Amino acid sequence: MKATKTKRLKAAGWKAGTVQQFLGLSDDEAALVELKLTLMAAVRQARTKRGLSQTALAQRMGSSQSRVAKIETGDPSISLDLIVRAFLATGATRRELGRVFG
Amino acid sequence: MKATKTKRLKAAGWKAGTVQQFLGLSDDEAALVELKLTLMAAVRQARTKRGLSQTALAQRMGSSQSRVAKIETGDPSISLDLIVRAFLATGATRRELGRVFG
DNA sequence: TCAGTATATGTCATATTCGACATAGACGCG
DNA sequence: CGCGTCTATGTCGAATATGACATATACTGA
Repeated sequence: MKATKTKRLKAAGWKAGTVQQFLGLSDDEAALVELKLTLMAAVRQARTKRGLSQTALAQRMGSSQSRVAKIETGDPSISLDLIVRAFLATGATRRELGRVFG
Repeated sequence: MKATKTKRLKAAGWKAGTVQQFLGLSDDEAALVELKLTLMAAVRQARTKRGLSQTALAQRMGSSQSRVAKIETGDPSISLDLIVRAFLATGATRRELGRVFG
């Protein structure tokens, strides 16, 4: 997935189909982007729910505050690996992860 | 996650706890590794179920046969992004993905 | 106002992951 | 046997993601 492509997703508000068409993403690419965005939002929710700061979460997962901020703002340079690591580091379980995915 | 760490997971057969202790993984790191391995196995299952060769799946997802082979053999150089892309490219739905995760 | 805290954004050198390719082994079929 | 197909493994240069750091903004409360 091209960084320049998903970058533009941040100028959001569009419907998924429209964005996909505009960016020329395949169905699966689009699905993955949506999945990541959903999970990114879930990280913020899980973090704030436990009263953690971005810095605190970053420490838990061995990363840095700026990375956590990028996760939560939907930066396209963030891997699914890192998003899932962040989600689990909030204390969320694998079962909760499955619920977000499904 | 270090490649050298998960590499050794391939000499498998151990219980999760033991491997984790041996490799010095945190709980979350270990959970992520297990998650990836689960999903990697699911890719093979989904692919063969549809009678696709590794080459055919690779074409569908714009990758190469060797990458698909690495996915299915649990190679640690494979990102979660790529695993999920492969899984969806088999024709599996996001819902099915959630079921594997949960 | 000022200090402290939280979050956003940009950059950098380094590390990781990528697709592609070569090649080897296994298997079945003629 | 020889040939085609499928899968495994290793390696490459290129592409991408990483943590760290600097810095900007905003919002507290003293």
